[in-house]
Amino acid sequence: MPELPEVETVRRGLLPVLEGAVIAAAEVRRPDLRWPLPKGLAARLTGSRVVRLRRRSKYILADLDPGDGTAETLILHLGMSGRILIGDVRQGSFAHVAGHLPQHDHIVLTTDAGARIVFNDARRFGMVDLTPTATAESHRLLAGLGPEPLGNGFSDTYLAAAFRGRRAPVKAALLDQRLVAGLGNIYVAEALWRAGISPLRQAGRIAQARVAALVPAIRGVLDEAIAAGGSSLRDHRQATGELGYFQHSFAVYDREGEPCRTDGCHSTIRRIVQSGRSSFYCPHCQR
DNA sequence: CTGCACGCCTGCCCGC
DNA sequence: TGCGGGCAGGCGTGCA
Repeated sequence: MPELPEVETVRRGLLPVLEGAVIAAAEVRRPDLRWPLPKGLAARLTGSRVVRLRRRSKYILADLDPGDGTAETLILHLGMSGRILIGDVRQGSFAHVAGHLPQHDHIVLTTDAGARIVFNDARRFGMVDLTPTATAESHRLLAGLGPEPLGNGFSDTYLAAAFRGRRAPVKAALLDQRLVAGLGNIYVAEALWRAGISPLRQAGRIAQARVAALVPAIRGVLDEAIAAGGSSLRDHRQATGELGYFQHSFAVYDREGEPCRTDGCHSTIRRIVQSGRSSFYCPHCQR
């Protein structure tokens, strides 16, 4: 479920049950996801208080106080299929959640208040690590990330400089997390449609004014998606079990052959493959 | 340095 | 109904 808006939605869903709570029990059911899990993860989580839940790009960061004077941060990435579900110790399972496969519940936390938090990830592209809080930002997974698209470090001057000299298609440039952090296949497609830029255009060859238009296009689509609780594809759910509904607002993503939503445009949305991934765009509105 | 193909996994949907 | 192929919201690695 994982681009920036979905991860932010998960973070917000977790806030009331996890921030300030103590992890009373932690169960780690397999030794690895994408990589081996940190040694003794369950033991290191158990008894820790979650002092703050943050997000950086598509990563959720849980700052932990183990109570021994140290400060650790749990780093979590949902990969392609990772989901976090919140339940209650008094209810046994998530059988009511559509598409939930309990054999992929890899990490189960129970808080002192009786909340049950499950990390479920069928494809296991997710990543989990534990690192000292003081140096969390320079963890190898986070060190190279570009600015947050909703933050102050992201501007038209920044983006123009980042694009300069780049011959890759703008689609690929925006997916490069070192350039700007948190965009994925859906929101790049949507932002490019809003800005009227073809995904095929070379990043370094976009006129300054059009690069400038891309910044509010990116911010706008991310803000709206967060407000909608993210996008729910293939029955995926938010942590609260509710469905996000931004998928109903897609202008181009997964709309191959359907009419462009620009007033007066009678073109149909086209699907192409760029560096192995689908791109959707309107060949009339996007140049 | 840049750009791109590939591999990592499982589930689901479609066409035959 | 069963089966194979293609597809999926990501990212690190390794190659040219």
